[in-house]
Amino acid sequence: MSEKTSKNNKVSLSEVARAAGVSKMTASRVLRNEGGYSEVTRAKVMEKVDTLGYLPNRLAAVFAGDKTSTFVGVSIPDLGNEVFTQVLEGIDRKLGALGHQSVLGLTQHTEQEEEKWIRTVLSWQPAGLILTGRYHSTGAIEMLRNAGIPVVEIWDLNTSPLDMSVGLNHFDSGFDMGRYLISCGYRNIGYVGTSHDTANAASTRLDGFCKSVEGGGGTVVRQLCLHDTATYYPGYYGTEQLLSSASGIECIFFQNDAMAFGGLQYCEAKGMSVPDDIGIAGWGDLPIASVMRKRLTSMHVPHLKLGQAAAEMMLARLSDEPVPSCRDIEFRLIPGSTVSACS
Amino acid sequence: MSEKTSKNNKVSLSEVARAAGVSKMTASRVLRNEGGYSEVTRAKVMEKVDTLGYLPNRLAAVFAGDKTSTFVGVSIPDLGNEVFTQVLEGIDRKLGALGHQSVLGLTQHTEQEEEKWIRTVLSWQPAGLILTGRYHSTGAIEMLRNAGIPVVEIWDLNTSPLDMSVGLNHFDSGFDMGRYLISCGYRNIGYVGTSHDTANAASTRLDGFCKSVEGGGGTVVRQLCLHDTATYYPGYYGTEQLLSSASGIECIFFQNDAMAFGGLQYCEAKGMSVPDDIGIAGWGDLPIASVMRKRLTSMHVPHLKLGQAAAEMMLARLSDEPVPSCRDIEFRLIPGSTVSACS
DNA sequence: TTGAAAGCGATACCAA
DNA sequence: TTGGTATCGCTTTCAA
Repeated sequence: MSEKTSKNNKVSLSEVARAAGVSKMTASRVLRNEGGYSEVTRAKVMEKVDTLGYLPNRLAAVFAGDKTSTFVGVSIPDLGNEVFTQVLEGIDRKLGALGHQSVLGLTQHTEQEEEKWIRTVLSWQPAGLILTGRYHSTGAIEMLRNAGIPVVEIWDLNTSPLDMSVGLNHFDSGFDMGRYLISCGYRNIGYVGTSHDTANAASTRLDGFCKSVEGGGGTVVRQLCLHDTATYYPGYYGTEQLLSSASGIECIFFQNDAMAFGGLQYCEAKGMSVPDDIGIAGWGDLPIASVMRKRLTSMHVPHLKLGQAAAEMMLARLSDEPVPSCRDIEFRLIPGSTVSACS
Repeated sequence: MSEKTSKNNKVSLSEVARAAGVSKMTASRVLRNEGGYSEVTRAKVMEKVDTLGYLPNRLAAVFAGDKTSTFVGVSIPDLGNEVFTQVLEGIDRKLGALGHQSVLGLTQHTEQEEEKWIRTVLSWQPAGLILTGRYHSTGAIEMLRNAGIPVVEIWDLNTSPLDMSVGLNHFDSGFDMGRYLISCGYRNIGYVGTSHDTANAASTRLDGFCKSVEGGGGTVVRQLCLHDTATYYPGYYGTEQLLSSASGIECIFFQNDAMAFGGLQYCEAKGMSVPDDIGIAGWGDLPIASVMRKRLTSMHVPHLKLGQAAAEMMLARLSDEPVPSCRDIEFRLIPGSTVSACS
């Protein structure tokens, strides 16, 4: 008459309770360390948990308790750009340390992908969402509003976020770089980056960059936006394209350090000397910069810290602690020696 | 008397059904495209879904149906090593394309972290798990056995996996590299990598490497295993340490291309010429190799493809298709020009 | 300190 | 083509 333990042959809380000779409520209390039971009871229950190899079903728990899960949806554009892997690492480490899990979403830089992912991930009743970028489809925004869960928008500084935001002022960081290159004496400048359907942080940087370059009497001769991932090789062939389609370029600003390194390699392969023949500036101060012979002119951004800050804001909100709605992350120009600094 | 819509003020299926004037079973059937309802009914239901902004609660669905979720737990050691970010990208893209989500776990190369993460993620009733590496704690193995869900172990080739496996023969890839360096005439060789508590693929490569070097009459003079992440800067300072603590090293084999690049930069910074003064070999054929002036001697590994294969095996198993328990991924030596190939 | 009963939001199963 | 009812595993609530 052995009544089936359960359909899916997983050990359930009632079985643990039955084996321990207590009610399932008591077992539940023990497992949640809720208090209000004797030490003897506790021991009995825990022993059976071990014996039976009981694993709680959090699905059922969240469901029953009508509270939030420990899932946090995290969307980033892609994993080929080291900038984002660092941010993600910061997020996941912090989240993990506090008992939460990241559900990953690679949005490929498109709002449609993001919206699709948001719809799916929301159906899992996540505790909150961390989204890269400030631009979302109207459908996505509506869902986020209705969901009533914390949302942290990261990367772009966003002073009027849906909910919370942590990021940096990309416009200013581009502006600063432009001003610096102008101060170095460059006037004819090129840009190599990648482009996507949606406006994004990189395009904001470029806007700021153009503003200061033009304001300083220079010209952004050509802006090359490749349909590719912002990494080494596109930096290489992008530089080739840029230089062959425009002449007189004295300096190139790249979307990030990986692309800048690719560009640097191209220039040197073609016998150009950096910075004597051409200046190179990157962005992000990525790990590769730490081993380059010439210190790459770049913009330091604490990616890991940014990710951690996002996770912290999320967790603080989930614990009902007061959280500022917007946090500004500092960046810092690194002069480097891949541009000729004529002070 | 407006009775509360529901505790958490989310729209539920019953409300949609009530609004549409049908039973919740009918509404459920419509939403799942199950068939067996009139077009009129369908239209009524769908209209209310839109009006009310209904989002299904997959938690409840999985729970009720006693079937598996669309979550797949994916554990990788860290995000600082590009090798793993590429694999992860392959996994998540493929998983996402087929309606599944990755729940990320960064195990920091320790079995304890992995076990802790497995325990947590299992409590969410995932459809399956993808784990990096073949070594797991006994506690983890027991949980995996009991869970009764598909598990794909990736990265190491594992002919007797817990369930399924896809990876490459790291021993052989190290062996091949050793044999090649011997064939180039090198005899006193060094190694720079990172080490962790657990045995792992990198150490297996090193074993294979030593075997062929020693078998070929050479010596692995010194093996440096840093407690750090396998990326650029550790390659740089690791090389410094290696060269200052051992003399007569003619060639260095690195754990991966990022470390090799760091090492190369160190050597050139110190005025050594590569490969004339010292040979450099990497592993993995990472993106940076595509822009280096000198083609880096390395081992090509299709990381993205490996990740995709893992996701495919998982999804095939979940659809009850036949799946081989083990899949071997090819690698290929890239001679390059950072070692002096004296044929 | 403990337990019994009612639900959470969906699906399965059977009946109409 | 539709709907009623039991149920999934757990927590909440209330009573003992």
